[in-house]
Amino acid sequence: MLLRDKLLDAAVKVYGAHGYRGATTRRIADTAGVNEVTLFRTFGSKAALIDEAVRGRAGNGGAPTLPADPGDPVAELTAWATTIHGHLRRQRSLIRKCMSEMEERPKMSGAVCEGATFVHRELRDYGERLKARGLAAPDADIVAATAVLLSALMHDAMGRELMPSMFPLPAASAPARYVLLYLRALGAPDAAARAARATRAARAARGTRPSSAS
Amino acid sequence: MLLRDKLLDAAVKVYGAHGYRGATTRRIADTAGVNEVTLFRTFGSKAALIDEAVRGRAGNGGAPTLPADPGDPVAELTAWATTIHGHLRRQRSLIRKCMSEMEERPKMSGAVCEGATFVHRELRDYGERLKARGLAAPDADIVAATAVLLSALMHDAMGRELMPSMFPLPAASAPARYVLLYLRALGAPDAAARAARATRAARAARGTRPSSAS
DNA sequence: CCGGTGTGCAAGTAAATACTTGCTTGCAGC
DNA sequence: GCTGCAAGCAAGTATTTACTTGCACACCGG
Repeated sequence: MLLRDKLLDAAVKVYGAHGYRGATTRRIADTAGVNEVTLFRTFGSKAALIDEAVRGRAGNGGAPTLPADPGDPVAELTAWATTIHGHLRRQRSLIRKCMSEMEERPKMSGAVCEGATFVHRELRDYGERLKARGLAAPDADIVAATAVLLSALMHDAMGRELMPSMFPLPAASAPARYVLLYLRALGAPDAAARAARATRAARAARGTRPSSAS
Repeated sequence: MLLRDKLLDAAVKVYGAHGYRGATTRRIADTAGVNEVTLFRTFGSKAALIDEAVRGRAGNGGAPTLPADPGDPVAELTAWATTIHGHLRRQRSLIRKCMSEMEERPKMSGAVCEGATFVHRELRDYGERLKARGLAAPDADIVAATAVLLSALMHDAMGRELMPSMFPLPAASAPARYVLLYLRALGAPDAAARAARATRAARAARGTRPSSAS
């Protein structure tokens, strides 16, 4: 039965591109390469198909974990944040649609929500571990820092194409910079030195290729 | 001619609630309290009405400015961030729709975009002034910090209701905490002490009212 | 009183859309 | 070859939606 999967794939794709109302059964069937009638015979209704499709795909696609025993926070967090950011960027269109339609179709956004809260907990707990091990200042504001770093990753992934001037850093290196800022805000011992190095490197790169910002 | 304005008001309202496809001419006319035919006689088409409505209203509604001469960064930034955050929260539904429909209707999101880039420049320049006056570390990463603080405000305003567990801080005090984090990441001299005080206060409050988080 | 203007109301049109029905076709197992 | 099932195809139905038309009514300046 790979016909079901073809329809589910097409449904997320079309829903991500056009939203619920724009995802017509004809468009989904065409994208899947099957007859429109087959769609109704297999899933009963458009709502049932899209519901199952979004609920199934939006699940955390192998979300990475942070080590229980923080060794090198910069490296560990950078790798983690880059993965999360990549995942968000790949799903950006779908996530934007879910966020936009949460009032009319609350169930749909539930799946997106779940993954986000999981990731949030992961980062917050890691921050607490950093503090417990003296890798963050004893008065570090873990709660706010967690929200801020995740917001940066999320908003970068969602808004980068819409407001390019708000994201002058290239997509590949932005998560690393956000992580350094996060660690510096937490008062991590070596974060300041590393951040300074990154800033100098960026300035040097900008000097070589000077037409980036206004 | 206040009929035009009634229709424009109704159009942003309905568009913000239901998106472009969901904003039917009948719904807009009903909301405005005028006849549907009058809508077409006044604006010619649904597209023209919504276009003018969104372009007109989404403009920066009196965006606040940051002082050219930074005196008390914490107070100045907190007031500024709180205002921005309030504005974003009030417009959150409209902004979500614009972001969601940017691929299908790129013109529509242009207005949202303009305001955002203006705000971004405002904060970035203020950050540079802080650094120039020694109120931030000389190696502070202004570019990343600007993006991160704005992302926090934006994502908080957009996602707070969708993912409550990601935003344990109350909406009224969250911007202040983000600002402290921003200043601390920038290496502002007194930010650490103030942040520590805020953390202690929050912990005390949580102790009083212990059922907030899991 | 008259003509013009702006608005409402009733009705209608053409297209899109979700979903149904009836029939045909191809294919697997007996 | 026959049966049964899964899928395609053509056509149709009921509803929604953007937009139009024709007419009536009210109001306003002359």
